[in-house]
Amino acid sequence: MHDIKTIRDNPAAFDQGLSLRGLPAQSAALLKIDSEKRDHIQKLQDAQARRNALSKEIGEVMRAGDKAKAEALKAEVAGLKDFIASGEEAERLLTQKINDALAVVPNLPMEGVPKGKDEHDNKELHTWGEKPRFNFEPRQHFDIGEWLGLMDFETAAKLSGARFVILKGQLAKLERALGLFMVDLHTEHHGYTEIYAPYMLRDEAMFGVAQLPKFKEDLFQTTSGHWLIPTAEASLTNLVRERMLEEKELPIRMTAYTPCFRAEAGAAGKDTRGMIRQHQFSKVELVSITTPEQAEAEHSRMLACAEEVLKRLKLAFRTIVLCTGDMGFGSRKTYDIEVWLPGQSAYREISSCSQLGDFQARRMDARFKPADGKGPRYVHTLNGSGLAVGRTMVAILENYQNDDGSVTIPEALRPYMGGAEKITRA
RNA sequence: GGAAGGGUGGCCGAGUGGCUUAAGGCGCACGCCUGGAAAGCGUGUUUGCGUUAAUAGCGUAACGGGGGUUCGAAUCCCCCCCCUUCCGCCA
Repeated sequence: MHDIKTIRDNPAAFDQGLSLRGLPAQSAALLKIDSEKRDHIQKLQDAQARRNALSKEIGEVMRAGDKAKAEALKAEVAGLKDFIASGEEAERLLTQKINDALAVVPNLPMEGVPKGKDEHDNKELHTWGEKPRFNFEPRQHFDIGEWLGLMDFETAAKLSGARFVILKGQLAKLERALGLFMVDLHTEHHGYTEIYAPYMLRDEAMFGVAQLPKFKEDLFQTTSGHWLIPTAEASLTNLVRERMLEEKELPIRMTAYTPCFRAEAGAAGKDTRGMIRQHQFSKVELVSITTPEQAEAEHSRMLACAEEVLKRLKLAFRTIVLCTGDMGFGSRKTYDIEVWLPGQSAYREISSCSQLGDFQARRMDARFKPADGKGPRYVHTLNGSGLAVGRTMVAILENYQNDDGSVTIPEALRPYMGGAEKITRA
């Protein structure tokens, strides 16, 4: 959420930022409500000041026993009452109006983010690893998994419909092994603290991380009114909501291995086969809470932590920085890591690491006391996948497939797979 | 699901209609004291909004949220949200 004062101070910069995202200028409309509100507040406060003064006087006069004078003063205050009552109501409405308008405005891109319209304008930062070569036509993950007899979309459809999967035996174990491997890496080597947190959140928390009100249709809601998390970012980031942190506590680094639930409302027809796009999938998430000064360095660090997972699994990838037009709603700068999928002969997103500035912190009211003793400041929040477990499994199946249909287990995972070296047909 | 008790500055906690300008304590900051520290003593220490060059000053609001009573509400009344405890059910 934006600070209306920042917009007031520099409306041109605000509109410029929106245009980089391909959106029309909005400062004029917002500032119109803002100035209406401020004019209104001025009048209201004058009336309140007068009422307060008169009321105080009434108290004194009554103590002195001058009833007649007290009655005269009461009559005077009565004239202000209606104005104040309706004025308070109007102020509330105007505040709500401007907040509602601000709540659906996306974050603005950081300086230096490549300008562009859509994913074609994203910029590659670097690549890592060798794409594997095959002396046969590499198959896609769903063909491999189904042939192994360990991946079942048909039965999943009977239970739950499209975009669900059932994994069995070695593949079910691989899913769990990947989660453990990633969490262990981030906690033992990257300084993140493992967290277990709710998968169901209430409205306020979803608003805090900017999933609401705009992306309601991408979420699942329970009969209790809770929202199923589309990412552990939602739970982890909210751990600091409504808190006043000490500067020395920052940065806070958290990780969690959780299921994620997404309605995929806008993705009809996209990636309909296989495990790439599911209503339910697992992910190991990284979240950092920092000071504004720490955020940029933390972002690079987080990216490196996510990349390390792929390096240890020896999976080729490339890293790109998203252009202004392709970034998510709350992001000021986003790196995507795309893993090489031989079966598709394409790079596919496996992680997205974003810094959101104070965008979520404002919505959550998450602040810290600076060490220099000055007034509270909003924290900065960052999040990244480290990594999407389902898609990592896809990458392993496709990159480590053998001509006999089996799949070699990456060495780094073998300790988590009971020492097994291969996944073979059931 | 049933019953009861609660929600007050960073934290704990007092406060049933006007000297509450939210007591007191903790924590924190600075000073005194000390060889240095602790203890002790003293001073200071909420946030939002408006105005402003200003984190100065002034004004205003805020005691979970909203509405009501009143000249005046943390305090009285109504509705809602949330938390805790006990009982029931239960992995």
